[in-house]
Amino acid sequence: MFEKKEIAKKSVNPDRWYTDVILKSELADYSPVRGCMIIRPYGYEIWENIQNYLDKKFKELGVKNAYFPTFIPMSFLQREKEHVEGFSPQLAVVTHGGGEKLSEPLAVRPTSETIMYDTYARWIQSWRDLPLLLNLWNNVVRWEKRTYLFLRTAEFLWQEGHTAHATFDDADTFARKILEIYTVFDEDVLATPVLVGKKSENEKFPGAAITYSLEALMPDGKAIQMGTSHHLGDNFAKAFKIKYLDKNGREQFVWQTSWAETTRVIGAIIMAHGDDQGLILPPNIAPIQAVFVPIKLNEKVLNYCQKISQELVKSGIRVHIDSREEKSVGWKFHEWELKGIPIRIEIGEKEMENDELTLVRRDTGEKVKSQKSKVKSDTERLLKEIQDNLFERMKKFRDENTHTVSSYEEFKKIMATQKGYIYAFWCEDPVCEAKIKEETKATTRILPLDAKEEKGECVYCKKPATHRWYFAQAY
RNA sequence: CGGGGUGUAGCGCAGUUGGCUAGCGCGCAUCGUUCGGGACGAUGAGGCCGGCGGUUCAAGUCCGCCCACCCCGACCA
Repeated sequence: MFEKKEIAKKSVNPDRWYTDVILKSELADYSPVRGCMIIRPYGYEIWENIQNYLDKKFKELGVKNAYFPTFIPMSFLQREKEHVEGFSPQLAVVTHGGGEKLSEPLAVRPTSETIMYDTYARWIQSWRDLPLLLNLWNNVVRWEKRTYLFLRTAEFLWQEGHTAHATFDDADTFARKILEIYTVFDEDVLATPVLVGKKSENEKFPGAAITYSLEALMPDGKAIQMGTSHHLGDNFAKAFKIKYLDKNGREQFVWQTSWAETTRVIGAIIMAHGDDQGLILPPNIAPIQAVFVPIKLNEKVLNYCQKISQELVKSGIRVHIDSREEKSVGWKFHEWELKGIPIRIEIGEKEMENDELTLVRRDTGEKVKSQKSKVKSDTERLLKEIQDNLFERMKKFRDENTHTVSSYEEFKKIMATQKGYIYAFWCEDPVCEAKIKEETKATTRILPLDAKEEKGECVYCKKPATHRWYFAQAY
């Protein structure tokens, strides 16, 4: 592999690298509107792969897709107190339509709880109407002060699931099933290991009873929230009067969940796996898994490429043949490296003489000789190896950068230097959490789902604490 | 919203104490030669110098105001 002149070195300037690599690999572009981004076809294909995977999993749980309006009457957002407090600073509001001032301003949805639950109140009458399991694939707008491609933009794409259940436990079980889907998706598809657990009171979704979250540690030592699944309790049910008659004819409020994963995860995989040469896309999400670069562009070589690629396509591998005449071979190598294609297949006259091909791994740069007769199994094996390697190296990094600490001195020192996760006792008093954030930038990320009760003292105030929490600086 | 920076061709930039027809590299187009790690030559297209207003014989250049974007903080998926 050779140096890329047009992108900053990840090792030297990771922020600059991140922006460069997104623009140069044509995942996305800046837009004329401040804080909003254009997702280009190459980036959108990744999103489509994410959609295809998750949509199938949601449907297996009985979830149906629907669509609700972009515009939400302001009064709806005000019905749940914590919810409006959480979102009002970030709202984009439409005040005029058709040249006239609207009688009630309309918020551009920051999330759809309120407009959906107003409708749920009409749709849900009987225990027989439960559970109600809907998902939306849409866009939302949050007027962020400071934006960053994919990771934090004023408008972003996501899926938002919204369910209503008869009991607290049913809702909790469902929220955790979604959490399981997200965990498998993040780890097996995006090759990004996650910590899974509950959020603190402060970090909870506005209006939720419990927020479950998945957190991934990035190479710069900061954590990204990869997805959330909220148990909303009966907070919204009471605010929106979502009631049903149970089997005994008694009126009950429903119990609800909402859950989301966004285009932000694309930012996470860029940052997690890429290197100085550009993107490295996990094979399971890459729009192109193997790219053919014919060394000589004559008919014989192209036919050979065609024949082999057809065989790979038959077994479900996403391939592309780069037959452009105007670009040199070296130029193509650089471009496909920048774009993070997992495997490059080189075919020239040398290979053709012996019915061979050369497979080149993007993650290690290793060249692997293969035979025409074994290309399918070799490609499949390499794709799996690359997928596993990406996951393993992120996991190793995560483990090496998880620090179990008992003193606040140690805590501060780590946050001031290499960052990463800090695993420490916390008394669960929001005051300590706020102080720690102020002094170190670290916030609580999660309490692990399987956390055991222990005897300890809060890393900050020394008061008795029963659980260790994960802390990190958040994106 | 606070701090810093930048606006000149699609992109990256140069343009001196104001002075002639606004330049360079990359990219783009056409033709030819190349092609196992970012090829080369020839020709060519492409500009309201972010906007408005001043100063001046003369403004990309000086002054004022505005706008936009980027980077760093507080807020957030």
